Amino acid sequence: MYKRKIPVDLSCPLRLTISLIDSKWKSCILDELRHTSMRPSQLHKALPEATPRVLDLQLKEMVDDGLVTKTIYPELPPRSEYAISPLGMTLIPIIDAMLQWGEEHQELFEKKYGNLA
Amino acid sequence: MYKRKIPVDLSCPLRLTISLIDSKWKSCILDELRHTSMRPSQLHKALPEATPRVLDLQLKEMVDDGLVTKTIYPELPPRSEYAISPLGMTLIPIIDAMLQWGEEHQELFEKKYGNLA
DNA sequence: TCATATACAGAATTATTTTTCGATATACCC
DNA sequence: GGGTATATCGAAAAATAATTCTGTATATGA
Repeated sequence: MYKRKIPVDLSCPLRLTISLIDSKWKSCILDELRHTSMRPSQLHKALPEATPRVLDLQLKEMVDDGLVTKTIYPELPPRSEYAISPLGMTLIPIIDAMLQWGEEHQELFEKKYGNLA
Repeated sequence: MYKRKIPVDLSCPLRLTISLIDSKWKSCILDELRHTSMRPSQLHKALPEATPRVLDLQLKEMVDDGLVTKTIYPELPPRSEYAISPLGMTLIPIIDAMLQWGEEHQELFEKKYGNLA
């Protein structure tokens, strides 16, 4: 995990929650892992726009934060699996709410900002 | 406003929602404005750790995104007020869920990472 | 032997966000 | 006049996040 020079204010509940999921990929990772545990390569297939490197980095932070579990199988070629933890599970309702909000307002923002590509 | 080189993928509902609130202060701003509309100086008093500059920058983005409304009163000294918009209001359930989650797990993360200062 | 797949990680570079500093303009009060 | 408060903004610096590239190691299959 990146060692912050300006620490997160853990006494603000909102900032605490935000700090755990506010990255480009963490919420997507939680959304993927909620269905089933996955290997890094599978996760990359599910989220092809994320590079393996960034997935690796963010998964490590999520393991440190206790949101995700990592299991290493001592095989060759190496195999490991990431799974959502009970703590991570408690974030799923928030993920769902964001997912639903995004679906409901997608058109608005596509009209406003982007294309429908 | 910063002109992104890598645009947000609006077709991913999760990433869309995240992109609107994933900053150090936006969710806190929404939480403040839900109660009542506020002037910039009041907002700064409510969120003293945020500099006026960063509040200004983020409010502007939120106005652009349609989450917040700005009213300028042509007085001197100048007066302006920011209020949450109907669209912004639809995010409040998510803010609440994050707030509640943070409250419930604050102790855990304070033990894990920080002090109770 | 060579290409492929696997997981992981160091390092440099680029992208983005936040902070810090300072400036503008105006009215009020001492 | 000098201090305060108001809102806003430019520019640069610093902090943080994400990308890109490269390298390790090992097994399998052509």
